Amino acid sequence: MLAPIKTAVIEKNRPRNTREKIIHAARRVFAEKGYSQTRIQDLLKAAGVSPGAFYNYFSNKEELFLEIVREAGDGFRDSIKKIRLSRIRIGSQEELYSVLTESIRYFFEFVKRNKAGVRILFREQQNANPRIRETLNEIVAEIHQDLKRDIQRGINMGRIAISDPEIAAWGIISAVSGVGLNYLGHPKIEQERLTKALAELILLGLFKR
Amino acid sequence: MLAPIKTAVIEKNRPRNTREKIIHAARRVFAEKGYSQTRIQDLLKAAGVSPGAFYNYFSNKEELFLEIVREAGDGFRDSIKKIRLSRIRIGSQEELYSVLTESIRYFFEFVKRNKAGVRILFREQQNANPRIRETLNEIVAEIHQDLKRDIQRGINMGRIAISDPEIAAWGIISAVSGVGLNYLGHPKIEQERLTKALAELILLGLFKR
Amino acid sequence: MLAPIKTAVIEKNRPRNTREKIIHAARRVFAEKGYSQTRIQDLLKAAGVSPGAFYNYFSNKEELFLEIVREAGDGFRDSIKKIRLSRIRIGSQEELYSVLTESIRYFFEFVKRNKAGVRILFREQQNANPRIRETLNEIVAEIHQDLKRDIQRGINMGRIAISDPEIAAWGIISAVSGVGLNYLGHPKIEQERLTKALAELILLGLFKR
Amino acid sequence: MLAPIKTAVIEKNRPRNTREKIIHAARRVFAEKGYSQTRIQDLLKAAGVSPGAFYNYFSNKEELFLEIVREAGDGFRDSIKKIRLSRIRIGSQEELYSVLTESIRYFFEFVKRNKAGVRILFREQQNANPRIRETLNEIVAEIHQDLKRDIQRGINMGRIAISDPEIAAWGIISAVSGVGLNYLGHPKIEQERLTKALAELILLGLFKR
DNA sequence: GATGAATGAGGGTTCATTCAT
DNA sequence: CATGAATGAACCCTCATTCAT
Repeated sequence: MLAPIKTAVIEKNRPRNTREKIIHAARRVFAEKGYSQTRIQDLLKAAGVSPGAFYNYFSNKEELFLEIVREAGDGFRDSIKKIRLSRIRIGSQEELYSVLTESIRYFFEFVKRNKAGVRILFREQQNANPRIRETLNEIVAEIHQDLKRDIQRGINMGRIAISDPEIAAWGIISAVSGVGLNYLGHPKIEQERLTKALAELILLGLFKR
Repeated sequence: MLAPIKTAVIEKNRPRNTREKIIHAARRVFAEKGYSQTRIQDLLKAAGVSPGAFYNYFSNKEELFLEIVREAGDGFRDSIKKIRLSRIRIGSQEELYSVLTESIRYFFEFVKRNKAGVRILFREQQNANPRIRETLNEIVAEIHQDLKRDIQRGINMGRIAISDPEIAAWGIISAVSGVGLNYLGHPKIEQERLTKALAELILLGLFKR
Repeated sequence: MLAPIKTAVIEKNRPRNTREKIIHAARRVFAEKGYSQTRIQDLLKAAGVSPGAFYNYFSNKEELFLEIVREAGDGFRDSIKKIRLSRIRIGSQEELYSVLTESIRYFFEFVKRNKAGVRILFREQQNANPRIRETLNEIVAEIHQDLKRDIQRGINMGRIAISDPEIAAWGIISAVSGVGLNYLGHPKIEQERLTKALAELILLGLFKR
Repeated sequence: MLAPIKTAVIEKNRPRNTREKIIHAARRVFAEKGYSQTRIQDLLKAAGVSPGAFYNYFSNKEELFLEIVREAGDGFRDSIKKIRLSRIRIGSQEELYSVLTESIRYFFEFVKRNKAGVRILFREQQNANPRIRETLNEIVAEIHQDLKRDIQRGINMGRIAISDPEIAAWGIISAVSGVGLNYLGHPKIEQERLTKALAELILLGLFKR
């Protein structure tokens, strides 16, 4: 297995100033309750901040949310990109396997640290607010494009045999994010188990060979 | 390929009475806007019904929502069950393939007809309201259990080679619902294409054999 | 002296429905406190109405205010117009005097009944809200134009000797509205006294002849 | 025409210290927006001063406003008084005319330089804040008394023929302030024209003699 | 049963004022 | 003295729910 790579992490440090306190708390609360169920009051309480202070930094709930979403999206893509860039030359089937496993592992690592952001990214796409929906869709679409291109490359190199990269990429993203959001944090299920199980499913499928 | 099976359909007929008018409209509106973004007023308008009439049938928004959710969940499970019951004896690899394809196909059929319900089922799990969350989780957990058992059975029969049915089942559900919600209704992408692509991914994985 | 003329009266009857209750109360409160000092809460309390009821009829404070302003302006102009139309042919100096006296008298009558509206009309022109300012200015400008034309006509007929109708008209309007707003309702000063004194000042000036 | 008289001017010099900076800016902003539409923040910005600094000099918005109002009132009365004192002996009709013209001229001069203060003085009388209203009313009442006394004196000297000095004085003040606030600053209308037109109206009235 | 005007708790936001630096 | 981030009471407005008709 190749050497681990540091994933981008969104603000893992303790928040220093009011702005960071708000963002930090908001990430958690938005992830827990969803955008529209979250009252500004909840954010204020979670951040230990007064209404006035809040409005010094954000003109409203939407703006704060979009900021968090963009950060999460950027962090996410950065993580994935780093992995891709370093492992992009795949010589053998074993290496492909290792790269995918590594990617999933890193993704889960990212999810674990930024569960809030990921949850927002993949669960709020139904949001009625058009600006929010657009932003989320753009971000997820970029991630999808990245994966689709990688699959295409694998096909060109004779390592991947899938016939519809567009759909497959979406299926993989759905599976990985779905499993990540559902099981990470689960007390009895280890991250490594998730990684292995998903890599197996995605690479080999259900069929016995 | 085996003969098609009628999927359960949630109230496809035109609503007859006030109660049905409300449920019918609510399904659509909830699916569009999500639970908390939907104002009762929106439902009333969509259903062409007065507030007073609404409260003759439902004691509040939550109750209506849960009713819709349960219906959708039941319809969903019924569909899946019918498929399983009829195809449960799998003699060969080809039959396994055909059953999965058929299942996905039916699932998509179901999604197409009840997109609202499915969207509610898989997108509102983050909902802050505990009763709603519980109900949704129960329903989805049942679906997950069903699929997990089927995979287990396939393993016992020597047809499936997956090592972690729990996670795999969740991955498959995430992939299928994610693709369904994202692509169904998409003008340029045909349902059959989705079905084939997902069946391929789930059964064979990415790896070239 | 000519026969009296009915002046237009804005809603002198008791308010029948919620909408009228709000307008009725708002006229009073706005006149007392001015636009921006009036909190919606004040209006609600004065009208004995809940916030929800208010917003059934007006989308916000501004809309209600503009409605009241327009009504007051229209009523005002109507009053003045009726007087002018009926007395427009002036044969002698005495008749001019009687017409002016009559006009002022009717104006005061109008002010007495619609003090709120008149106060709004002449005191809120400084309002920072551009829509409100525009509307008020338009209304007052119309009134000014009417008076200016009348003076011009008097000059043409050889009865009036003023050299600058534009400024004079504005001076007269200011004097009459100023006196009206300041003294009407004053316990010790009778309306007729105001009328006489102003007619004297405006027609004859201070100078002894 | 008699020699011109220096009118009292409220702080025409550039503000030197923080306190003056605030007052200077506040005069302008209050005049533009009115008392209650003016946010302290507006004043701070206009004065280029921090909230803390503001509260070093004024305990709240009201106090600052009253200070400005009193200054404006004093300056105003001083101006008028000087005129009266120097021209108080009126020998002939021509002199009366010249004195009134001169007074109006000086008044307009004063308004031009202290439009803010005058506007505040005559437009904020509706203010809901009782202390403010009282103060304003007192100041304007003094001005009114002064003028009333002058008219009385003219009557006693056989130069003025008005029968109700109380009302007439108020009418004149309303006319002059109304015209001043409306036309001063108007690009196309010259101050001298206003002065002449108003003097004519007030002294001679509309009637042709 | 159906209507829709009315209710009012509670949400988002503003802004006069404070206070640590 | 000056700064400006922070406070929080109080505002405007929404919307789930009620109830007289």
